[in-house]
Amino acid sequence: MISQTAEYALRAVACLATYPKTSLTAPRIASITKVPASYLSKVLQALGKARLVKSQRGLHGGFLLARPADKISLLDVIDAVDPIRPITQCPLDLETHGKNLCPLHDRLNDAIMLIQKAYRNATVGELVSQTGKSKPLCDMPDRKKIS
Amino acid sequence: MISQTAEYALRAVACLATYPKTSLTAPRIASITKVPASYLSKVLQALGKARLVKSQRGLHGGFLLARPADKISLLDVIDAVDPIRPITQCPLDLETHGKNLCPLHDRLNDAIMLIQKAYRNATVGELVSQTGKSKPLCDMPDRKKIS
DNA sequence: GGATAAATGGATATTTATATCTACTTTTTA
DNA sequence: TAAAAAGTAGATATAAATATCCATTTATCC
Repeated sequence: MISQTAEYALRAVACLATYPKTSLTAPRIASITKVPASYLSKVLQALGKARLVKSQRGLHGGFLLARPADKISLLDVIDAVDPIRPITQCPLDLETHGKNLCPLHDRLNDAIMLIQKAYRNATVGELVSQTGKSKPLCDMPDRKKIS
Repeated sequence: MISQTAEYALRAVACLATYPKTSLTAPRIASITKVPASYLSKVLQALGKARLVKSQRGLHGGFLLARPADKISLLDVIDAVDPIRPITQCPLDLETHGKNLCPLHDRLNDAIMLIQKAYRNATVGELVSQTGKSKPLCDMPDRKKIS
């Protein structure tokens, strides 16, 4: 339902949210989230351009969330790397129904908007806050072990 | 949100539903739905294996829906070519959380199930029945023009 | 039965997404 | 200010999805 790239982006952001205010290097994030390191750099750059993460070069540099985790929705992250776009016109682009979507694409678009809404209403903060019966987030090491 | 292949499959089925009981050849369906003809044959074969369409070889052969359009859900069609699968285990496959999904994949899975439900509750029949404000289905020719 | 029309199946080509590698620039700190 | 750590960017490789081609089989009509 989401691309591999989007999945990686979400893992990375979840990882950063787990260690807030802690600058993590790309290789560090890669090893924690089990994402190919060289690919992750690209993903992190995309997240940077979307202003979701801040990067710091040089010794002791790394990545940080650009704003609190509960102000970042899953949709923000997904859209940064692989946008979910509503269907705005029939892909068969026929003159006869101009701007209108045919019933088929209307339904498909409904589904897309449903998904958008679901991702928009879920924040990265929720993922790491572990309320109630939530399970451990992808086996990350404890904060104390990392810093 | 769905693959190109799934989109093609839906167009083909919608097309067949528009001309019920009429055997349409693959090239005919291709031209109506604007799907590459040689690719569509493969898609139609997949639909055949899933028992959604029946095929007839030879002169005056072609394809037909295997059952009434209102007994075919969009999910049936999508699953025939490109199944939507719930997440059953964390893709990082870590021992620590066994069968449990972490909060991230829990959310992603919620979205997948939401989509499944939406597609399961929409039938191909609905698409072509044009109730109320529905718009023309992808500019198909009138029935009288085709047979 | 022969000619024609149509689906089927296999091999192959093309495109896109995913992943890797390497050289380069920036920043920190000793 | 030099060395090391880290992000940046571009070129390239690999894998997967999409698309095409062609030979074969099946059915229908005359």
